[in-house]
Formats: sequence, structure tokens, C-alpha cells
Amino acid sequence: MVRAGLTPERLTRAGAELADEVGFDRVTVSELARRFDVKVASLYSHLRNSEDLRTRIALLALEELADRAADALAGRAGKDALTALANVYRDYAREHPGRYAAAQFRLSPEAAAGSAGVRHAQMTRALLRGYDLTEPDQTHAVRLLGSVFHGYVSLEMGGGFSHSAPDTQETWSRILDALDALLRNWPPTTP
Amino acid sequence: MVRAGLTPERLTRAGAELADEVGFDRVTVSELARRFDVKVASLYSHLRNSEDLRTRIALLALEELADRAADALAGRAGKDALTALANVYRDYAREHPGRYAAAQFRLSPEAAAGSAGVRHAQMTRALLRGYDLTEPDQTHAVRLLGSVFHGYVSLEMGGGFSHSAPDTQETWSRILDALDALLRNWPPTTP
DNA sequence: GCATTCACCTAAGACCTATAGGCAAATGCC
DNA sequence: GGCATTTGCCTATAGGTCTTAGGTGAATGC
Repeated sequence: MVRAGLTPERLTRAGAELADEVGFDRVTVSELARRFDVKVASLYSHLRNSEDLRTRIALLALEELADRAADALAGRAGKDALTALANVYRDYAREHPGRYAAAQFRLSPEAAAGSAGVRHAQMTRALLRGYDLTEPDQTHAVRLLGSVFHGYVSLEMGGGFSHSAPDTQETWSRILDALDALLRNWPPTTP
Repeated sequence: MVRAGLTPERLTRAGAELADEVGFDRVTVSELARRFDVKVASLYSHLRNSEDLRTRIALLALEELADRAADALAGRAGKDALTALANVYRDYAREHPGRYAAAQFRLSPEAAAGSAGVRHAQMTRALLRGYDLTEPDQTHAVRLLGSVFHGYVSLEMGGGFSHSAPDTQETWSRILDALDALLRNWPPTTP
């Protein structure tokens, strides 16, 4: 009996590749087994179930994304950092659409707590040190940036901007200009 | 033989309700048949397949959302209109999470062309008439607003903001303040 | 050299999607 | 009113996915 050498890690990586090829929602335990030339049931010694697989892929994607973000932010500040971080998300989604979708997977509270999600928030907060925001506006700004990055990327990937001029690269640059201007000139709370 | 009175429209509405109850990705032809107390195969006279069902639910959600938006924008301008439109998306997502998820369903190009998606872009453009933006900045702003609304709502629904203070209502208000300020003071293109 | 563990297997049950073909009630026509 | 057609739902069937239970052979441990 030749062993396939299955481990949770190898299965997760292969699952992530599968997600990029066919889409995260089409990742299936059966297809994964097929790719390892192994019977489906064999995977259940390494994975609890198919949600477990999805969760692992999501955690992998969050880690990869956080690593890239940390890299991109190193040595940068202000608008330079803003652009770098924004491009990390956009580029990752383009290179790895399945993984990016996985990163949006709704994790159980326990899984979420142990995920790289926390690092993402911390890095956005670090980025904002280049601007003059104090709490609670800093938190609001963290959430705004997260919303714009995620919203833009998912609309662009979903084809939401596809049929209209001008091109999306132009819009992306102008949105980053606008966010930078907004952060430098954050409006005071209205009474 | 008592007839159940199946039609594509009734099935679509029931499918939308099902989506709100169990989640759009758990909408299944089988469950729908069960709810009508009918055999699964019977649905296939009214629906081409399960993707057809999903598409119909998505189109329904887009229509409902556009209707609400049109209603909310009537007679409003400026920040008042901005807030109203933003709240339409957020409230709809809270009241009808499954339908909201459906509205994000990737439609085929033909389906997308015939959808209410176009109305949404038009309404956002109409809203911007209250601000002083000319093309191409108006298009960039349309896309920015779409990104923020969609991004914020999906992060909030996905629990992305759940564990941290301050509360999300506060953030939502401040983000609308910020967007209003940004639109009134849109930065010029950097040379 | 035997017991244990590990890695993968077969078998089987429960669902879901989809197609083909059939029967009965409703409808349309004379 | 009687007949043909259409409509609406049915049974049967085939194939795919998920998951658990229990088994076997090869590697490892004593």
C-alpha cells in the first residue's frame, strides 16, 4: 500500500489551490480526495468535516494576507503606507480569488479569536499613526478602511464595475487619494 | 390530485424567505419542494435548475433594494440623501440577510444586464448631484460609495466588528459624516 | 516476534441535483 | 357534453457529496 502522505497542512494547501482554481464555494472533500488519488473517507482522519477544511483554508488565507500586509507596511508611513496596504488586499484577491473569498468565510468565534484577523486590525491601526486621529475616531477610521478595501475589491472581482469607463485602476488611485485626504482632514464630531 | 399552485414567482419568493431563514448558500431545491409539500422533480417544470433559482432570488433582491432606494431618495438631497441611501442598504441587509447575500450573487452577463443593478448606479449618481463633482470624479465617487456601503455592511454582518468597542451605530454615523465631508471637499487630481 | 498504531480502505446511509417518462386534472374546442 | 391537448405533479432512476463505522496491511515500539 503506497501512502499518499496526507496531513491537515497538505490538505489545506491543496484546498487553497483548489479554491483559487474553481472558487471557494466549490471546494469539496471529494475533489480533494481525487487530487490525492485517495478515497474520500481517508480524508476524515485528517479533517473533522468539510467545514473544518473550509475553516483551515480561511485561516491560511488570513495568515498569508497578514504576512503580506506586514511586509508592505514595513518602513512606510502616511499615504505611502495606505497605498501599500490597500494594494496588498487588491493584489491578493486578484492573484488568489479563492483564498480571498475564504478569508471572508464566517469563522466560529473560537476560530476567529485564534486567527490572524486581529493582526489585520492592528496593522490598520498602525497605519493610522501616520495621521492625526485619536480614539474613538481611530477605530471608526479602521472600520472605514476595512470597509473600503473589502468592498472595493469584492465589487471589482464580482464584476460590479466591469462595463463602465473609466477603468478601475484610475478609480482605485483616486479612491486612495480621497481616503488620504479624508484621513488628513477628518471631520470633527457634529454636535 | 390537489395542485400546489407552483409558479416561478411563488418559488422565488419562497426561496427568498428560505434564504433569510437559513442563509443564501443553504437554499436548496429540495428544501423548497418540502415547503410546498411537493416532490423535488416537480420544481423542474418551473425552474431550469438550482442556479436558475438562485439567479431569480438575486434579481428579486436587487429589485426590492432598488425600490427601497428610490423611495428613500425621493425628496432628499445632500447629506440627507446620502444617509437615507446608506441606511437602505444597511437596513435591508439586517432585515433580509439571505436576500442581501443573494444580491451579491455573481450573475451571468445577460442576467446582470436585465437586472436592477443599473438602477442602483443611477441612483447613486443622482445622489451625487447634491455635491459638486464632475466626470470622471463622479464615477469614482459612485464606486467609492458602493464600496463603502457594501464593504461596511458585509463586514458588520459577518461579525468583523463584533468584539470591539465603540458600537457599530456610532461608527456608521461617523463614516457617513466622513463621506459627506469628503464629497463636499473632493481632492483635486494630483499632478 | 508480537502488540500497537497509523494510514488508508470498503461499505453503507442520508441528502441533493437532474432527467425521463407517466398519469390525472384542467382547459379548449367542436 | 365529449374528446384532445396542455398543464401540473408524480414515480423511477442515476450520479454526486458528506459522513460514520468498521476493517486491513504496513510501519513502529517493546
